Amino acid sequence: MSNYDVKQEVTDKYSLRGRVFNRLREDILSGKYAEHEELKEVAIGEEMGVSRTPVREAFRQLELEGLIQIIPNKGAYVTGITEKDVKDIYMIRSLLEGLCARWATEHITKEQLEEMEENVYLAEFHAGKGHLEQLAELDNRFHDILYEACDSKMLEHQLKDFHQYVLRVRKKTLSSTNRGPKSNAEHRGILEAIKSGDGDLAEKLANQHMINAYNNMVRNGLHEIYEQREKI
Amino acid sequence: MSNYDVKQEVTDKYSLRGRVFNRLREDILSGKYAEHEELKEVAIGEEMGVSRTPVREAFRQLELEGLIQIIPNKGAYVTGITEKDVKDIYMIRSLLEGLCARWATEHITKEQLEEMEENVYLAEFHAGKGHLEQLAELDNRFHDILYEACDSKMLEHQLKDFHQYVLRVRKKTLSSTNRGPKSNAEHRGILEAIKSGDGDLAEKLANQHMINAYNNMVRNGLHEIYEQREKI
DNA sequence: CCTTGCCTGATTGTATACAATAATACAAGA
DNA sequence: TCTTGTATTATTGTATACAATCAGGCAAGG
Repeated sequence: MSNYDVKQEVTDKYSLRGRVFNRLREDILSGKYAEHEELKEVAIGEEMGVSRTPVREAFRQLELEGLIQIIPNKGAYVTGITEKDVKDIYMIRSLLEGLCARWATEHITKEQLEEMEENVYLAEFHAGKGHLEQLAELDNRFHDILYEACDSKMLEHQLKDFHQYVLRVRKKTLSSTNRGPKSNAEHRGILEAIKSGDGDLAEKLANQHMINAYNNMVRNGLHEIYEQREKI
Repeated sequence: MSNYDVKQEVTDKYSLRGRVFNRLREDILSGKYAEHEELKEVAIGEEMGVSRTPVREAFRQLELEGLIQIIPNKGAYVTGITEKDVKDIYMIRSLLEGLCARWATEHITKEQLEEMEENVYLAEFHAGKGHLEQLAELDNRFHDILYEACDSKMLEHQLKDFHQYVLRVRKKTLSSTNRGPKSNAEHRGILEAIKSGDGDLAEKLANQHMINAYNNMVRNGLHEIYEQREKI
């Protein structure tokens, strides 16, 4: 995993709440819990070997992420995400990544630009060698650099949230198809647009980059992953 | 207040956690706590007359909203929002409201359309009478209808979050200037575009509507609200 | 047979007790 | 004087106990 948001990761690793939160999110997104299924605090706690307190805190976060719905004095119910939700997220991300690329064009630092160039260069190398694991890693990092370069705390926060959200799905598709190299070429395009100071172009390319990623994902089995839950 | 997200509101009203969460958010956004100020669980708890448990749960939510940063085993620190953050939010919202209007054009139901028409009609009446309170109310509701009409759980969730986020600032400006009537005319424009099935136009108008709202806010004293904190 | 009221169990909401961790102060040694 | 180690204290992390609330069953009355 990349060094995305170190503090958050430390939390996740060392605190029970973080572990519960991550695992529940993973389980919900991966479909372990059916839609509308009730999550009981003690049951989850026992399953993970912790008390109710960290479970409750994790619930509150999951609610804010929209993954569960908490009805006061009643219970927590899984919301889950449908195939359409994933599509919507990608459409939203498309717009926001575009805006991000535009802002990055204006605010990127020399260091960030250098890291981005190195990233793309390295990715081209690994793409040639077929190192899918490293490619996925570099892809994540590319977007993180872009998020940081836009110099907007709010936008960065939003995009990182979405990125996390779709990470599992995307990782699967990135390493199971030949999207890697194509994605990479698009990264270079965005990089060049930013370097040349063409914000309009950068936005347009970033827009399209997301849409391409989504289309590729649909072609390569998103359907299989989600169709089951869709019918519940 | 509108009947925005009834369940959430019930939570906020009847649970200690909800009250703590709301009040802390209010206090942070209104500038009661300085940036980087540490929030201690017991202190907040005593101030509000509750124990640490609901405070902690509220903290976890605030962290996810980006209003505070929690460092494990150390403390919770206020992030706050700067004048630039507000601007960024409006730019992001501009894009997303545009997308929302486009989708609403495709998915709006007859009932929603009727409520929207009634809303705009009523707003024009109150605008003529100078009823600023009702105008603000109807403005909120107009956007909520739009969010629901886009038929996208994800987008609706995002936009409602942002809407909440800027509510205090906006309410202040809406009721203190003559933005109301202008805003209203723009609402009618969006409504007509949706009714005529012109998604492109609806998107464009919603985009511009947000930008106008922001510009008006800047002209009318956002600066005063935030400049103090900006310098800390 | 249906309805209404209460009672009981289950579950969440909150408070508090205890454990783990980090910050600080201070003293001992170089 | 500066550094380093340690002890103390404050604060968060977790578990658990208790209170409030809700759902469902069951019996009494119509």
